[in-house]
Amino acid sequence: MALTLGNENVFIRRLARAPIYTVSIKKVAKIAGVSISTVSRCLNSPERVRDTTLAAVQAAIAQTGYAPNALARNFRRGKTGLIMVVLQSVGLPFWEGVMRGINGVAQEEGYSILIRETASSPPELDDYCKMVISKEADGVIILASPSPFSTPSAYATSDRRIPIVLGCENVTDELAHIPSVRVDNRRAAFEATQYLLQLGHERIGFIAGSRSSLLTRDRERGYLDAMQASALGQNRAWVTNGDQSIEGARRATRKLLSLAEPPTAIFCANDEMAMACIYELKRNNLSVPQDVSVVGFDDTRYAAIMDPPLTTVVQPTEEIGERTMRRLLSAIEGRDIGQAPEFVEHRLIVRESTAPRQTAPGSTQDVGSTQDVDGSRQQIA
Amino acid sequence: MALTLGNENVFIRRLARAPIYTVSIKKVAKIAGVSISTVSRCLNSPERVRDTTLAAVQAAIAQTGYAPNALARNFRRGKTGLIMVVLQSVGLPFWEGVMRGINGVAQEEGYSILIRETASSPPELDDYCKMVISKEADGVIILASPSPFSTPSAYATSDRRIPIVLGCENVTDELAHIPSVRVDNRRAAFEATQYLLQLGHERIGFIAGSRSSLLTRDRERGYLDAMQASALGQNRAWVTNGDQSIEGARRATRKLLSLAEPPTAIFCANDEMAMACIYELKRNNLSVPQDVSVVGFDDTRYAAIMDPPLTTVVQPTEEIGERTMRRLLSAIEGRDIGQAPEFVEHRLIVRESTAPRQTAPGSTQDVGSTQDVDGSRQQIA
DNA sequence: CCTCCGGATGAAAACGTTTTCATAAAACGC
DNA sequence: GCGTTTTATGAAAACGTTTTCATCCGGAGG
Repeated sequence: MALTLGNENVFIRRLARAPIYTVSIKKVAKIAGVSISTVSRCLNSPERVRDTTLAAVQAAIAQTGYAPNALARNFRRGKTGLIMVVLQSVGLPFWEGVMRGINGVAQEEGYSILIRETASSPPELDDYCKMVISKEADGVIILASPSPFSTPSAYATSDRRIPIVLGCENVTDELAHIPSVRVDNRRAAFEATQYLLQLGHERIGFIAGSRSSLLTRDRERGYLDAMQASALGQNRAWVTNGDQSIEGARRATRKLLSLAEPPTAIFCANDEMAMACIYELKRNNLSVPQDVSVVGFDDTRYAAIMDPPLTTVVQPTEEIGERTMRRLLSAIEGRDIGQAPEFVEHRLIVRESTAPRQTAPGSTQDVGSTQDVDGSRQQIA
Repeated sequence: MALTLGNENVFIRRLARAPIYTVSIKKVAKIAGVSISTVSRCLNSPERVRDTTLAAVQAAIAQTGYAPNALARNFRRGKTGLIMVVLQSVGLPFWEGVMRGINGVAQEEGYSILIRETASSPPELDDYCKMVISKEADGVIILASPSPFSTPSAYATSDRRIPIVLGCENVTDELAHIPSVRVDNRRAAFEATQYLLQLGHERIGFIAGSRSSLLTRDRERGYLDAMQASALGQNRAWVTNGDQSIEGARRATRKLLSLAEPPTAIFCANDEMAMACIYELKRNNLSVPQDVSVVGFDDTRYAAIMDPPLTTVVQPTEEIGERTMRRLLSAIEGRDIGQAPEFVEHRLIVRESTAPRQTAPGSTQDVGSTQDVDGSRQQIA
């Protein structure tokens, strides 16, 4: 044979590779002495097969090390078993809980998670719709925080029901009919601003997120609502664009500080920008919260160990993930999940980055005690 | 017909759903007046088809909105087009760059990324191997930082060559033969410790990561190497277990502070633990770096805006991701990629969390100027 | 004009499952 | 024991591609 002519290595490598990949249901059937239908049944509905044959088949499977070819199975079933999750970037702490929720349900229901990062490629909603149509995934969850889906998306707006759910996010107005699971960002921001007003602050700045994201725009609206409802009214100069980034938030903070009457409190549209804001305040020799109070949004894993620990709005991230996934699965199964957003509860968690406004603007050193005014230390320890 | 007996809604819903999912290559072929082989060729090797037919087929595709069924294609080709990436949890800032690198190459080469979080399920290397065998993915990248693959893994140790590459990570000794792409953690930790020694510190604590991860154990070894090489020698009491978590690092810091002679510098096995360490130091009314210097590892996105900005070891994360992915693709294509780790360069970036040791232990207030001693402000601004 | 060659195309097999349908065997009621 | 139902199994179709192989056609070379 030709093999004896070649060197031994080739022969050995051939042997080592081939058998693993060639073991199919056919070989198992032959060894067990049954038909392939029976083997298939043993795997998918073992209660419909006799005990003795089941044992024989299982023995054959063990002997051969057979593992069903998922490619063939999914092809036959017409399902990918994949959920595409679109997010801006793996590595943003906020999404940790949401992903845990999604993953938990996915695992339970036999789905795997496909990740697409919008940071690396411009996000077009239509692309994701096409991936469902071309059977690359069974459904889509969109978490991408800055999500400027530019085109109005032929698919999403048509009545071809592509299973899509937004987690936390709210895209543009035209796409508002896509179902979502999230907190009421506007009301949450309203309440956080109210809290600052209650502390006596009158000049309250706002660092907004991405212009293209309804999510942060809702938070901006909530802030404006609260200001409008107060005796102070809105002041456009106090609203700055933090661009959903560390650098942007630092610029925004500098801009607020350069005002003739700089704010004594700043509400940031997310924790990361709050972090950057505090950093910039300190660099300008201002103390938090003695000189300026800061409130964030999200309660990421670092909020509690910042200096000072951050007062922020908590979202039940894991619950959001779970409910988003369940809602998507409903859609995949063909049920009508409607268009209305599903709201989950938010909560303001008061830590040490906020304090009552200083009546005497100069005396910043003797108010360290206000840090404990809300007794929030217990929440951290 | 039965349809006229039912209500209209059923009828309409049927119509709205059916046409999208039933358009296959057959329909396109019929409309274009060619065979399905030709349609397939138009998609996969258009240069092998005549211009006129190509145009006809493309018209038919446009008309029907046909999208090739990826399930069928992958099945036929025997490739999933998926890379499974195993990480502890989405949301850990360090992995952001690595994932960007992986994603970039994946997109270039036509692969998608499947995520598996070990936080939600106990990680067993064998499970991932099986998923390759059962064609759920073409290869595996392991990033999971705490990766206690308990069983010695029948597959990975056998000569069945499952394409697996470790990014950054190094698993247990038995699995050391799995190829990896990473920095030389031991040497990096050695150098970071040396830097603290050069600053005059003599009592240098170390907060270790997860016991089960070679990655952080290597960093521990590097620290011990440096101490051993110095005149001071090793002191086991200065090595504490931070457990790769915020809570663990806080406990570890408290433990170090409770020593009769507490350290004047602490080297943490990653940035997150450094963050927690600094938080705990401040809570104990110690200043960083005046009372205690702190060094981290990873240079995550928050390292530069912490208070104080963190001195830490930078890894070229994106490069690691890219090279990990490329190496995996080589393995998938059947090439022999060997076992030796591929090393990338690290770098110590000095910010403001480190300062020369205080000669007079009491005077902590007048050394603020040391913050600027290394001129690192430029790196942040 | 015949032959040969190369390019374009079509027919059909193949990929590994699941699932339908038919059949054989067993169990059951009378 | 006979007809009827239930249960267990096998044969074969089907899923939508890609790919091999054969065929057809037109043109070049003799």
